[in-house]
Amino acid sequence: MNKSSRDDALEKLRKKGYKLTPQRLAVLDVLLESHGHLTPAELYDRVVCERPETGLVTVYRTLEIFLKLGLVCEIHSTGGGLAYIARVPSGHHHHLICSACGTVLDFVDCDLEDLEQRVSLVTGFEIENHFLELIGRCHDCQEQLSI
Amino acid sequence: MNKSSRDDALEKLRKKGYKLTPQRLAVLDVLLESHGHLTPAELYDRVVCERPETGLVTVYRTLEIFLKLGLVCEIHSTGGGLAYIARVPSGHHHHLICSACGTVLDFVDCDLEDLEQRVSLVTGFEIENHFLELIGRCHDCQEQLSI
DNA sequence: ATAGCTGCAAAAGTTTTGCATGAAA
DNA sequence: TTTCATGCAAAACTTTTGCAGCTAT
Repeated sequence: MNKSSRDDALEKLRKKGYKLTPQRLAVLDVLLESHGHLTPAELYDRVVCERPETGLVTVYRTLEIFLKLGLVCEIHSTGGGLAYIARVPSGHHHHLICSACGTVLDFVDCDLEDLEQRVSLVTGFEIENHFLELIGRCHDCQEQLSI
Repeated sequence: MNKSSRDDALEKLRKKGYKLTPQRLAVLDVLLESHGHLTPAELYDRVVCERPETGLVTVYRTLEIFLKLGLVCEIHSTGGGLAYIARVPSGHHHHLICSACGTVLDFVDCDLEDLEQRVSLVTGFEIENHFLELIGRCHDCQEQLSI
C-alpha cells in the first residue's frame, strides 16, 4: 500500500468533482495493493470480498474514470482483453510483465525519445504517443523453472 | 500486393500441412492488400465481398493459424479489441500506427536490445519478448488537420 | 479415400446502456 | 436537497465450441 499514491488519487477525484463512494475507494485500494495487473473481472472478484454489494458494472465505470484521471494504466495483455494497474505518479514509464506470474514492474529508463525522433524523421509521422511492454520471467519464476 | 510475401505464405501453409482453401487465400489476400490493421470483423467484411459464402468463424480460425505461422501480427488497438496485419517476412520489427486513419508502417530501427539488457540487469528479469507501438499522425492526416 | 475445413447455430465471455433507487456532498 | 452513483437487467459485441456435411489433396 502506497499512502501518498492513495491521497494523491483521492485529491484528483475530489478536485474533478467525483464523489468518493465506498465502491470507488474499494477499487482504488485493491489496485494499490495489487502487485500485478488485473482484468476488470479479477478486480471485481477482489472488490466483492470486501464489499459484496458492489457490481461489476461499477468496476467498469470506475476504471473509465481512473483511466481518464491517469490513476491507472491499461495493459494490453495477450489474449485480447484489457487489464489495469495502478499508475505510480511519476509520469513517463513503461511496464515489465512476468509472463508466468503476472507481476508488473515499472521502469523509466528508456531511449524512446531518441527513437521517436529518428522514426519521425524517416516516416514523416508526428509521434503522439508510444506503447512499450517488455515481457519476461521474473527472478522467482526463473527459479521455479529449474526446480 | 506483395507477390513474394504471398508465395512465402503459401509455402509456409503447405509445408505445415494446412490446406489451401479459397477462404484462407481470400483472408490472406485481403491482409496483403490492406495498408492498415484490420479487426476480425473488418477482415470478414472485406472477405465476404469476394466470397460471400465465407463465415466469420473461419476468419477467426484462419487468423489463429496465420498468427501461429508468423504470417500476421496482432495489434493491440485502443479500445481493447485485437486487430491483425500481414507481417512482412523481415523478422524483428515494430509498428507505427496513424491514430487518424489507421495506416500501419513497419520500422526496424530500434535500440531495444540495449534497453532490454539494462532492464534485465536492474530487475533480474529474463526478457523473453517485447511489444512496442508508436502512435502518431501520418503526413496526410497532419495536413488534414491544418486545412 | 480421407483427413482436415467449413458454415451454422449456439454458447461463453466481455463491455455498454437504460432506468429506478440510493447515497455523498 | 440535489446531483451524481449504484445495482440490476438486458442488450450489444466479441470470441469460442460442437457438429454434420463438404472439399483439397
